Amino acid sequence: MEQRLREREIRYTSGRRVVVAALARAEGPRSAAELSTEIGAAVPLSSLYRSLAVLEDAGVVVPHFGARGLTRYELADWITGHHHHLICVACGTVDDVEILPEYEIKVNELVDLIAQLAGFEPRAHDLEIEGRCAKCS
Amino acid sequence: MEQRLREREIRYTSGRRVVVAALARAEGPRSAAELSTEIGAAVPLSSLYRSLAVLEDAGVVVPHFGARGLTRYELADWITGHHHHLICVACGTVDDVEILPEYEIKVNELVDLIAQLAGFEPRAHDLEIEGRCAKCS
DNA sequence: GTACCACCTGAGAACCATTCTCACTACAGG
DNA sequence: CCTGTAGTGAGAATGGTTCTCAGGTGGTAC
Repeated sequence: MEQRLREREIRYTSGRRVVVAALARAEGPRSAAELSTEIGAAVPLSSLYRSLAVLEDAGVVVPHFGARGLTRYELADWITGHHHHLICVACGTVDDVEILPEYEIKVNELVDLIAQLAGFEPRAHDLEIEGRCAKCS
Repeated sequence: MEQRLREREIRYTSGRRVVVAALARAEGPRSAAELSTEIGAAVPLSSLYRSLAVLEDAGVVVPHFGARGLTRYELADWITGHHHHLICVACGTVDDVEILPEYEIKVNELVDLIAQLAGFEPRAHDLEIEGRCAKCS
């Protein structure tokens, strides 16, 4: 990751390290507000947003739009491994799920088929499952 | 749909009809701003938002969070048929795709499997494919 | 080691999609 | 018709996010 940033002449400063570390600790996408709470005053909100934007440009973090007017971020697939999302309609939590490679292969086949039929050139996909998490059911 | 609203003692007023009609005409999810442009001054923004909220409660429209701070709405699956989304990274358009029933069955199987492994009770799912649409590639 | 310069940071203001408030209007039942 | 409840419109308020601008900092060249 440091290498990736260096290639793009983006400094991996302490503030950015803190943000990446917080995301690495998380079990799913986190909003700027959640990150800010976790990190504390070390990184002010405006810098936090800027760091997220820079890291997004660099392809290190990926935005996830799962709730009204709230953007959550998580580390990109190439860092954490490809995964999908479970969204709880009761508590709003978004959790990552990794799925067995054989299932992932099937998902990929479907994605390619669907895209091909629509003349669409697929680049990424995300399967979102909405329902009730173990805690809320 | 009228019946569904009547059951819930929600009036299907002319303003709401206009909103539903605009969504029915659209080929994919539309934001409040886009709808407002299309509809014109007949329905002021505040009413438009309220109508969308009411219709969402009634399960007639479904919100779709696909861009930074922007909520797009579309008619619910039970009206338009179940479908997935193609999101163009170049122009930002979100288009609906219906997929062959046999594929949909596979998607459902995968969703059930994934959810089961995570102790999650699935209610709905959405497969989002990101890439370049035919126009932008 | 120090001077430079582009990049980065912090605080607050600005922005903009969305929601709220409140006075007003329009149906539906009696 | 009268009344009550639901719906509407305009504008203010909200809140997540982005912008601005005045410093700070790290990396490079000398």
